[in-house]
Amino acid sequence: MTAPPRVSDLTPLISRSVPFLLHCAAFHSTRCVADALEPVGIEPRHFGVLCTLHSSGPLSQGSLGERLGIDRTTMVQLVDDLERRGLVERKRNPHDRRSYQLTLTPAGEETWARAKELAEGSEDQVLAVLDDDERDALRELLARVVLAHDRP
Amino acid sequence: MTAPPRVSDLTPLISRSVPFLLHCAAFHSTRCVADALEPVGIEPRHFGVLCTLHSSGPLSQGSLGERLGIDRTTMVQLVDDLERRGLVERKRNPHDRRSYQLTLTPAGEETWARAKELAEGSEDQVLAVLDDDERDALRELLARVVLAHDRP
DNA sequence: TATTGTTATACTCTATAACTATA
DNA sequence: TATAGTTATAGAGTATAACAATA
Repeated sequence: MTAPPRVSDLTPLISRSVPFLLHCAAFHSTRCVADALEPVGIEPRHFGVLCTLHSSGPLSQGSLGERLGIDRTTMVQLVDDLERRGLVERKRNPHDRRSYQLTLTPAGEETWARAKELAEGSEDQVLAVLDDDERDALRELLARVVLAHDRP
Repeated sequence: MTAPPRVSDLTPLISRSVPFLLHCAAFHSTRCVADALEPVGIEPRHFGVLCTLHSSGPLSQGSLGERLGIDRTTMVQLVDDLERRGLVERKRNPHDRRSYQLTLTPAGEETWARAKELAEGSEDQVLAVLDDDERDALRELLARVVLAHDRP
C-alpha cells in the first residue's frame, strides 16, 4: 500500500471526502498494527489467521481462506509462513486425507496472546486524539456503515 | 485492492477492531466512488487530479504528484490517460521548458463538475445508514484521527 | 551538475490455470 | 467426476534506475 499524501496539501474537495479520510485512517491504523506486531515477527494478515484459528480452529486451509476472504493459493503461502515459524501445525484430517486440520501450536497460542496485546496497544495509539466516548462512537458508526455493505 | 470478507464470518477479535473496520469502510467507499465515476470514464485517482488542477492549477507533473502522494513515473501514466481523453492539456512552461503547465481543458472542467456530483452522490450512498448528525460526527472523528497522523 | 519528464525494468501482491492426491 | 492443496504463471499497481532535454 502506498502512503497517503499530506492532508494540508490537498484541496478540501478531496481532504474532506469520506472515502479519502477512510483511506488515510485505514492506512495509518494498518501501519501502526504492522509496526506493533514486528517484535513477534508476524504481519497483520498472519494475526488474522492466528485469531481465527484461536477462536474457531481447527479449520482446513480452504475454509480458513473463505472466512478471511483470502484466495486459497495465497493461503498456502500464509500458512507456510506460520508453519515455518512453528506457530501453526498442518495435521491431516483422518476423515478426508485431502484436507488439513490447521491448529495453533503452544507457541502459536502464546504468540497470539502477545500479538493481541500489541494490536490493542496500537489501536490506542491510532485513536490517541479521541477520548473514550469518541472512540466508542467512531467504532459504532464504522460498524454500522460496514455492516450495511456486508454480503448476505 | 481485494474485497474484504463477510463480517459475520469473522471472530469479533477481528471484526470489532478499528483497523479492520476502517479497511472495510475504505474499500466499500472507494468502490462506490469508482462505480459512480464509471459513466464519465475516469477512476478515483483521475478525479483527484482533476480536483487538484481545478482548485490549484496550473501545476507541473512533479508538483502535482507531490501533492497527491503519487510517484512521478506513475503520474506520467495518469496524465497520459487524462490527456488521451481530452480532459487535461500539457502546455510547456515558457520560463522552464523542462516542465509542463498542466491545465484542465473546457471538457476537463465539465467532467470535473459532473464527477463531483457523482462522487458526492456515492458518498450519500455509502453513508445511507447514518443520519445527517451521524455523518457529520463520523467525518469529524475521522478528520481528527487523520490529521493527528499527518506529516508536518 | 541538477532537475523534469520519460521509458524500461523490477518488485509486490494477488489471481488464474494446471497439476497431484485423495474422494 | 469433483475437491483440497500446491505450483507455475500472469496480471495489476507501484517503485527504482537509467536516459534525454533543459536549466
